[in-house]
Amino acid sequence: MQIKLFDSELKVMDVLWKEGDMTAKRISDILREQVGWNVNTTYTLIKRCIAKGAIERSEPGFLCRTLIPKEQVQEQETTELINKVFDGSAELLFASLLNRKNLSAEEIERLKQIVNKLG
Amino acid sequence: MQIKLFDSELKVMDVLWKEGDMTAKRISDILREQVGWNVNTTYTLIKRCIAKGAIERSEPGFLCRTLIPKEQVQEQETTELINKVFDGSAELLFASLLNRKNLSAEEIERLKQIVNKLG
DNA sequence: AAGAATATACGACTGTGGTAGTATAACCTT
DNA sequence: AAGGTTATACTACCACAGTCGTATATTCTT
Repeated sequence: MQIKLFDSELKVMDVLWKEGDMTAKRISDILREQVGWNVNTTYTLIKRCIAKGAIERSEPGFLCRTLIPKEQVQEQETTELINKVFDGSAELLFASLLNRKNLSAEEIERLKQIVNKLG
Repeated sequence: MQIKLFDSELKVMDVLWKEGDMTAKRISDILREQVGWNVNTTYTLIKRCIAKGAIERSEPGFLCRTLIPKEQVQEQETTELINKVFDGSAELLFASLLNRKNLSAEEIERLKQIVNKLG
């Protein structure tokens, strides 16, 4: 059951992922400050997330709670990227990541550890 | 100088990346077969790629040649993904990739080698 | 050289993601 | 309980990605 969230919807989700459950009001306050959104815009997006089953609204106080973990969206979006520009090969993405210029020695060291811990 | 290519434009680019320079006609033939596109659709997309500076058209025979390497697009799109759902951290994406279920033992072995070759 | 076939250019329609305006409902405050 | 304020819902507008229809140009065939 794949839920496709648009960029703007992800902004709403991100607030919940970062700060936990909160009221629609608070979300709109945060997003007004962060990205300058009108209150109504935020409410519309929350509504759409609810319609998609990504957010749940519970009494009392219309508390908003995310229903899907961030990890799921990350994996889903990563898969899309892989299919779009890496010919469906996760390994190609992997290699591309490692070829980036901006990898410091320490970062490489950490990556090594991560990978070696796997086996 | 960032060029933003849409999904449909990427399909055109992909043909050139995979098969090398060719005429618009051949591109349209390939894409008709691959994704069922009308000839005109392909030509429109080629046109847009040219306008964006992603493709060059040279005589004789209106040969189409890609002006940007696939690697550039891959890196660009990867950066977008990282900013969108990985809080700007390439390392998080990296870790997420490794957590995927579908990694076989051999794959892990290969990844280890790739990483260890770095330092 | 005329007519057919093919290649290219241009313009337009459609669906939809993003944003906000306006209406309605709930909640205070006195 | 009336008037004001805040919270929520509904709906519409706009921009644009995606697709293709029609028009024009070029090439081929006889």
